[in-house]
Amino acid sequence: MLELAILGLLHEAPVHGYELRKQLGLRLGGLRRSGLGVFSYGSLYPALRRLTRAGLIVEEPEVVTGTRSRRSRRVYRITAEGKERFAELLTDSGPQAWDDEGFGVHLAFFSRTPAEARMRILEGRRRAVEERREGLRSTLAKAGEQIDRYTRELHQLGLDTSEREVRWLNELIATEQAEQASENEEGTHD
Amino acid sequence: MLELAILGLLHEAPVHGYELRKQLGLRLGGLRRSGLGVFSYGSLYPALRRLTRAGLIVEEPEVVTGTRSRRSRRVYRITAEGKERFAELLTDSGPQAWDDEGFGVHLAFFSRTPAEARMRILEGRRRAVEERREGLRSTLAKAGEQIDRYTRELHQLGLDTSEREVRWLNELIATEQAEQASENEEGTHD
DNA sequence: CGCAGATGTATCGGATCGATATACTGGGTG
DNA sequence: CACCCAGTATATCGATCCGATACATCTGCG
Repeated sequence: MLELAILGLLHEAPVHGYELRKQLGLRLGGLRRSGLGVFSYGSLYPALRRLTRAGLIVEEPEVVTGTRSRRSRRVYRITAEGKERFAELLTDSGPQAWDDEGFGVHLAFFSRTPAEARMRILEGRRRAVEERREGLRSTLAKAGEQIDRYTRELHQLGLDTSEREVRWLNELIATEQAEQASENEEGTHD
Repeated sequence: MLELAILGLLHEAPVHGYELRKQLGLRLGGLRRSGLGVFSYGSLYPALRRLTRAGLIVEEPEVVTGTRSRRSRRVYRITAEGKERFAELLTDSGPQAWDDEGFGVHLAFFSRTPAEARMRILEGRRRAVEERREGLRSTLAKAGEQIDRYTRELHQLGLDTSEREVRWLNELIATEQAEQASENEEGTHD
């Protein structure tokens, strides 16, 4: 997932690690995760090296314009291979695109994702959240009396959250469908 | 976190790995996590070995009553040291008790947690969620116009979710306070 | 009888986290 | 001016946890 996130951000402009992480925090903050919705440096720098080794990005010493010597930054830029890989990962709508983390990252680059892949990802996510919702619902229905009061409260919160997300997804999907329809018909009717 | 979860479940009764994981899924399903709110076997079995090495649990070959030879199960039982460690971990209200995962596990054993520690954990969690909420709120306020439509939608969902969880926590905290008050006064007033 | 599906234990590689270390810079305070 | 603190910046280490996979047993069904 970090791979997709990094390639996506570098696709817009070359930046250095610290700035990359700030952007990650800003754009991936939507779905819950511990501190922020951010990847730690302990993941980021090894990932940058992985991507460099794989030839998907290149590392360049910073070009210092005007102002004098800051601590030497390493600016990363995406390569042609990196752009190809990015396009591949974008349309990858497997299970990793449905979990909290993966879905959040994918959504962040939705405007550059083909409409057809967007649809697959949104529907996959919806199915996943619906499954979770049903699981919580049946636990509450079957074992609701016996289980601990606190656990029950937590399950109830999770159930409500799932229901809200399904509604949210339904709206997104409806919007997508409306847009696709209007594109296909291109002014055919009123 | 797995450590606390395992010790907590084994505190109730000795069970084998497979059953342990089912219980984990049942009781920890509240807060979001990929598939279910469950730890995988790839975490569970190594953790059991860790705990065994540390002397916090013991592994026993199953006592086969009546029915004949199933596949050999390994039943784990908590030791006196394990119970001590469990009590310690329960009242541990550091940052790991505020993130999604840690809070979920702690809440699952709240009925065996001292009232004072419960309060610290609930308030710590509230502070954490409030911070997240403020972060999302300010991002939407400051950069709301510029950022991608999909990202904005996701941030909005996250913001709503945070607000709901804060309200939910406020209710839990209010209930806790009411209970503590009635215990302290023990029938002093009407 | 065979075979699918639940039960059960286990390991491997890899991704990620949290803590920690190290530097450099700028601004504010005594 | 000397000092320190906070922000910027890169980097590594150990530990945890996940996903995939393997394999063996038991149950019920056609």
